[in-house]
Amino acid sequence: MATIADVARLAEVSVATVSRVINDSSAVRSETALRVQAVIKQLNYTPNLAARNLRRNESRVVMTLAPNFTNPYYSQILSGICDTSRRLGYITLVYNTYETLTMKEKALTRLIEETRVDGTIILACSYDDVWLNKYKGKYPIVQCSEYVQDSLLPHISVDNVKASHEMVSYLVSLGHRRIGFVGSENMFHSTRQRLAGYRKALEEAGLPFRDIYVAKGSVDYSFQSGKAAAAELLSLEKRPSAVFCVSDILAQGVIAQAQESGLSVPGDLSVTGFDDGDYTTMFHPHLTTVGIPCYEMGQKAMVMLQQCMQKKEDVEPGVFLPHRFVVRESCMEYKR
Amino acid sequence: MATIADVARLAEVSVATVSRVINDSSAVRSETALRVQAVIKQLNYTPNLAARNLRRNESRVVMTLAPNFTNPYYSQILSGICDTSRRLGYITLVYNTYETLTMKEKALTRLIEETRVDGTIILACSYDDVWLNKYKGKYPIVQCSEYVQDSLLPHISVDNVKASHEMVSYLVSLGHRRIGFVGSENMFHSTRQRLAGYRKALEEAGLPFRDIYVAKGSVDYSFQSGKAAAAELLSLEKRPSAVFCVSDILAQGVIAQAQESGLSVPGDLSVTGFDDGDYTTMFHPHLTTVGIPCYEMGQKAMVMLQQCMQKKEDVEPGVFLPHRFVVRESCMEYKR
DNA sequence: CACGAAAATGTAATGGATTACATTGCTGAA
DNA sequence: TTCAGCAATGTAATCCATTACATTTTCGTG
Repeated sequence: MATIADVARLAEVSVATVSRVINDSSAVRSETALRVQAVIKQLNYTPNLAARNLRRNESRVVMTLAPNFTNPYYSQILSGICDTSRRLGYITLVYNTYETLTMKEKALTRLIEETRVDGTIILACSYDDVWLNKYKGKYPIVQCSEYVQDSLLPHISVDNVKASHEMVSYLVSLGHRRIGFVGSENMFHSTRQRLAGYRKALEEAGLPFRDIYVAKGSVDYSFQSGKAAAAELLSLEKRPSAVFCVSDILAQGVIAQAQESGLSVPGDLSVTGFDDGDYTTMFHPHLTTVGIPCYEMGQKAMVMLQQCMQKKEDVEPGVFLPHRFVVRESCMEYKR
Repeated sequence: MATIADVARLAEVSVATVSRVINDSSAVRSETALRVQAVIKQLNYTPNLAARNLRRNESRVVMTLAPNFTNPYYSQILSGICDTSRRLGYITLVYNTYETLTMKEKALTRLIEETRVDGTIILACSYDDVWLNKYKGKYPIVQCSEYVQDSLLPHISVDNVKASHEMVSYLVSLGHRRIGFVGSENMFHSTRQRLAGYRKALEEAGLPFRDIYVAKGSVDYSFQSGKAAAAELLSLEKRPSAVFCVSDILAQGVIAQAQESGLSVPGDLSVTGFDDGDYTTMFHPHLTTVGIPCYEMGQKAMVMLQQCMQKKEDVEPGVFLPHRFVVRESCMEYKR
């Protein structure tokens, strides 16, 4: 494997000149530069990254903390991050946090220091991980999809309040008066905001907000949790005629449970999801849902991280991408 | 950030001794070692990876080439790889090959040389990428899930012939005589082997192998491809009473198409899948399928790669993990 | 033609860990 | 007491690219 010294020798210049050609190429006579480039090609030379990183004091590695990246929601985001990081010349280390929703401060610190990564994208911090704010101005961190309360760090997401408000208002417009909420007993900002949007839509419609219609007893966004939540809501004396779920998979669970209870969706129960993953149109009823631009969020998060790493002053602190409102088959007008 | 020199100074030893403590720790008096370790902890010292890698002439980075890791099949494998690589002290660079099934020799070479990764795991080479064999003994490569024909390199997979033979024999045992095959017009070894297993099972049962029952017009493993294949098979004059699919998603597509054509599954058509992803039990009928230990394949692939990188002589060339035969609801006895 | 400024290029220090080789210190046998 | 032999530790070269600073070359102008 050729080194910069080999190139210098063969091109009859100094290593400094070769380095200049590789990098800025300022102050090198074009004739010389051409000669050096020819030798580089001839020897098939590639700079040794370890040496470069050592000298430049950077790693060109960024870390992404994702819980369970088997979940299509996260893998879409990851896809956007990985593609973009490669394009920008970074290696992405994907670290599985295993649904550990509440990040541990020490674990993160150790991880960052051990691997000496140049920056970190966090996909699933809990809204009360406010200690993350201490990294402001000290270490590049971007929060993607979730972010902590009163975040001082850059974050990218969608307007969850608006999206859920829109969806619940849609259910209201179909005549539904008893609308259930299926969420998750976790510390995600998004869930709380979706609950807020739900609440706001009810208020605007002059409908009462009732705790019994809110099912959030589950800890994850799983199919089973959706089923359990549905079982709870459907056993109520006055069961909801529509259910707003904070994820597609939860919605699928709700539908499955409803069907097992002999109810038809959307005939007897309208159900809405959130995310718009691939499988939403794989089974009937096709899910009415909120489309989240996961891949694009990942892309943008990586671009923002790069800006942070380059200490650009103009990093937008909070970016919100537009969601899509996707009406399909899982909702129907309320028939009394 | 503390360096080895800082530690040496504070512990009143030489850098060599500190290095020895960090690494082998042989030939260091336990008393000295303890003192050094105390200083390391005190300064919160972590070795600079760039410097270490430069000196050791390794990167401690491994690359994984995956097509579309949004696909749960691949993301499960990736999960196993990433977790294991971290445990073994490697960083995993995930490179999205975007369904580029036929790998390009030059692209891979460039990728390896550019990033100087210590080893590479390939998830989806095509069976005729035999040029990969030239890396034997020269560069650590492990093929996971797919592998090239007559591979000379380590690979890990399941016994696809056996698995599909088992599944098709099961359909035969249910009385089915016309069994369709839904595959994919790609260059994957696994697909070809599953076709071989299908064929073998038919032969054993004394049933004819007929081209018209083989639908593999699609290029990917998508839901839409499954639907298209089903449309083709179901329009036959003597349509199959059972369909064996080489992936769960294809099977879901077949079921969807059958239902749209007014057929009930499994009442009018038995359908089987392959992989056993999470969603197989999310909708009725729950899919009868072959369970593939994706996560475990990923784990094992990484372990094998490490052995290659350490130039262990005893790397098993081919490893086959056991599959699971999972009977659920999507098949039924043939009623004439 | 000579001079000075600017452009081009070279020299050598630097980053931090590893390790071959050198040195010191100690134990025990002669 | 002396010295071989080994354990413990130190010194300095090394990995390779970057870059501050030094030096040389080039070129326009007086």
